[in-house]
Amino acid sequence: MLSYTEENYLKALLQLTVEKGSKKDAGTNELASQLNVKPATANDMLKKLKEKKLVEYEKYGKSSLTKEGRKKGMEIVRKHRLWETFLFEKLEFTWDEVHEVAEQLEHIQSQKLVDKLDKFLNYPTVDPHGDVIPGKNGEMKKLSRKTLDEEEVGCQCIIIAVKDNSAAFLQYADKLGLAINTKIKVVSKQVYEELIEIEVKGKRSSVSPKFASNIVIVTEDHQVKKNKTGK
Amino acid sequence: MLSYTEENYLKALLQLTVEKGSKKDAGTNELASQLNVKPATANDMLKKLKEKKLVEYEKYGKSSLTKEGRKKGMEIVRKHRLWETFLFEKLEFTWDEVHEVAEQLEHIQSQKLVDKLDKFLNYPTVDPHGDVIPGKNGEMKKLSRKTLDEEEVGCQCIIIAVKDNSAAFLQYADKLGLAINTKIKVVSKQVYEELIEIEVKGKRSSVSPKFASNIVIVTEDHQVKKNKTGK
DNA sequence: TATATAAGTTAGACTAATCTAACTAAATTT
DNA sequence: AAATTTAGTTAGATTAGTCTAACTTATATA
Repeated sequence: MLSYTEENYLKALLQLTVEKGSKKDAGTNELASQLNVKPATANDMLKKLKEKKLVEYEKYGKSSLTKEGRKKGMEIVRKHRLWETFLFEKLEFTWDEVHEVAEQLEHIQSQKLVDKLDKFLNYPTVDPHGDVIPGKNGEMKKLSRKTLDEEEVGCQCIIIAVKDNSAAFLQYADKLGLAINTKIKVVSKQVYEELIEIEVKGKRSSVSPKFASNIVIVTEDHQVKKNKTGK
Repeated sequence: MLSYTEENYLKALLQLTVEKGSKKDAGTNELASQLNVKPATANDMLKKLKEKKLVEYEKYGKSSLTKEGRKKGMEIVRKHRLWETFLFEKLEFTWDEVHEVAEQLEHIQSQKLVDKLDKFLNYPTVDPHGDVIPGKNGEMKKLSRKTLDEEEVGCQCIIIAVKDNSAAFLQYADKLGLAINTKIKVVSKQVYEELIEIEVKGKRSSVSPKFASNIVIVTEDHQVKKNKTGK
């Protein structure tokens, strides 16, 4: 069983490496500042986690997670994002409030709780910040974030945020059935009129590229169990 | 801010004193065994909590909570029972599974989370074990637990458990609209026929004393905001 | 390439929560 | 009332996670 603190180190290391695409290892100072501790402290923990075979680390070198460490880290990220989704969708927290509380909730130890929560939330694939929620087995789908106007014809995507918060925009979006976590299919793009035809919950509409550029989406490259309309 | 451990000591002390009616102070050994620590450990903590003015304690004497300590303890019990209710009603945990997870969840620090959770659960007054959930201000209503056949005519009560788990019983209970947390009003008792007339969600039915004796209830001596039928 | 700077490590100290073992005080029994 | 048992305390040690200050290694630059 990992301690609260060990879990935080694994998560931080995950965020500094695999999650941020390019890099795949992190320095001691970098890790320390991510966690708001002194380098000496991080150094001690790296040795400890190396001992536990969760981290690859050699004296004076960079560190990275082992397969096992990455799996453990992913589990924590999964819990974090499921809780964020819960707070946002069910308890009416705002986007900026969820993170702090999820930081605590992610450390609750109970496999059953995670599974039940996942089910209760209807197996979400992205959290309220639009970040992908890792699956049960710890793998994380890479969804590329873009705006609706950039989406290819024929693709299915999920709306994760909006850029325009004006009443006019939001009311129109609502009229089209658009909300966080709504599934959208791009049916066609009319080149002449520059309109994008979309399908939302079986209903077709056409929107302008300007409107579409205010809708942040992720392309689904996997099946979402069931659709969920936020609130 | 109290540590996880300090919170547990306050809760334990609360359970050993005010909650258990009669007694109002607890010995060091008693407290230690409640928390599964050695008396020496409990002794250290008592000194510390005395320092913080949360506990009344004199060398070689019994301990009890100060007003402030009791309030803090109640807050933890409140959180514990709200989480139990959440796990049971929303996540389909069974009664025996909720406690362990709630032991962890009760320590999450966020006033907003508690308030929102309370609202989400529709301001419940009893948890799945039939224990009263303390209110926001830390006071706890004393509800007397009895079975439905013992309830007075005209009284409103909430069903908190059933003694008979046979399919026949449960199906009949379901037919009458009875479930955990359902509100029941005892309309009349027919002395001759020995039938008890009840009202559940506006619907009247008559049940036998034998049936009623399998329904564990608490009498409401306060207003419940809105009725909730479990799941 | 010699040196200055940045990055990383080590040693020693601190705090919170725990333990064991030895002690003291209070309560009970004969 | 003396002796025994139970309850409670103290002292000293341990572990996890943290710190500061001094040291070492690696990297960049002049």
